Amino acid sequence: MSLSIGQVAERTGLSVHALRFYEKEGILANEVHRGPGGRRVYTQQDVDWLRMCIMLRMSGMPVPEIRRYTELVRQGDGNELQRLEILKEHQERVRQQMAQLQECMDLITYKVGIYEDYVNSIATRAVGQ
Amino acid sequence: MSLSIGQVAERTGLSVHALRFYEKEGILANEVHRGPGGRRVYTQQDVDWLRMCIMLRMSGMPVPEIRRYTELVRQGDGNELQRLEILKEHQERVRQQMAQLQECMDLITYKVGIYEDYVNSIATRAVGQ
DNA sequence: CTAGGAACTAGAGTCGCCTCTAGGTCAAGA
DNA sequence: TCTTGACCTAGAGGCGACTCTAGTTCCTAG
Repeated sequence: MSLSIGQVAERTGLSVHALRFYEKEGILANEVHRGPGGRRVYTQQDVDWLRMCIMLRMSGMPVPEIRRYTELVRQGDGNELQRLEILKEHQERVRQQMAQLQECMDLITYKVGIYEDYVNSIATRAVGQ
Repeated sequence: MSLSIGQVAERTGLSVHALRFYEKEGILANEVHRGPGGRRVYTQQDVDWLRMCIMLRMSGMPVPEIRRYTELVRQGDGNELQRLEILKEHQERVRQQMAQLQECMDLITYKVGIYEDYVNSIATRAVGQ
């Protein structure tokens, strides 16, 4: 099954612009070939790959590092250890990010609690209690 | 106790540049007053406030929204409900962010597992087992 | 007195990641 | 035939959050 750039945009949530940008940045595991009129033809694998890249991006992996990873995949078998290393490094970064976010969340939750108590106490007083 | 901009930079981890930038952006709860030669003089409260702002930033609150919040605090009593709303909205965003990050983490962990198994199987085969 | 270092201002520059523009091709439907 | 709409390229533009520069002022130590 082959897909147009518009269809891929739809099912990945990326814009058509972003898809061309990603391609130019070397973030597609296999070269997108072209149909009549030079139009890009994508496959379901491309969509799957893109979905993974979106996950990596969402979790803060920079485009150049996604490119490095993509290049390893493109090279084929034999560099699995390098791929693993990239993934593990990233995993560690995500872990830290989550810890940090949890810390922020704790502070925010604490403050929300304080303000809720305060606002409630005001409301209670207002009805004469 | 009063602190110079350099000292505040040290204890918040922000750069001197960033501190001036934050001030210009209206992100300080009380106006920083100036010492001899027009130099900024900070207090411990400023540092505490900045630390909270850093938490908000780290968790993705945009500078303009921190400014809105700061303005409410500067206005003083009476707008606690609005402050609470800002915090709750942000809390929700952070929650979503964490969920998203967890999703990414799951995928990465899954891939790491696969590559680890594969790399191990290769290593095992290499020693003739 | 002079050199260093920290501070000051206003405003320009940078970085990452898209997003958009301009100007064009092509195929299908009214 | 004409228009619409999806696609194409190369390259410019935008945004958020800093970061850095240039040109000063001021204090302190040697």
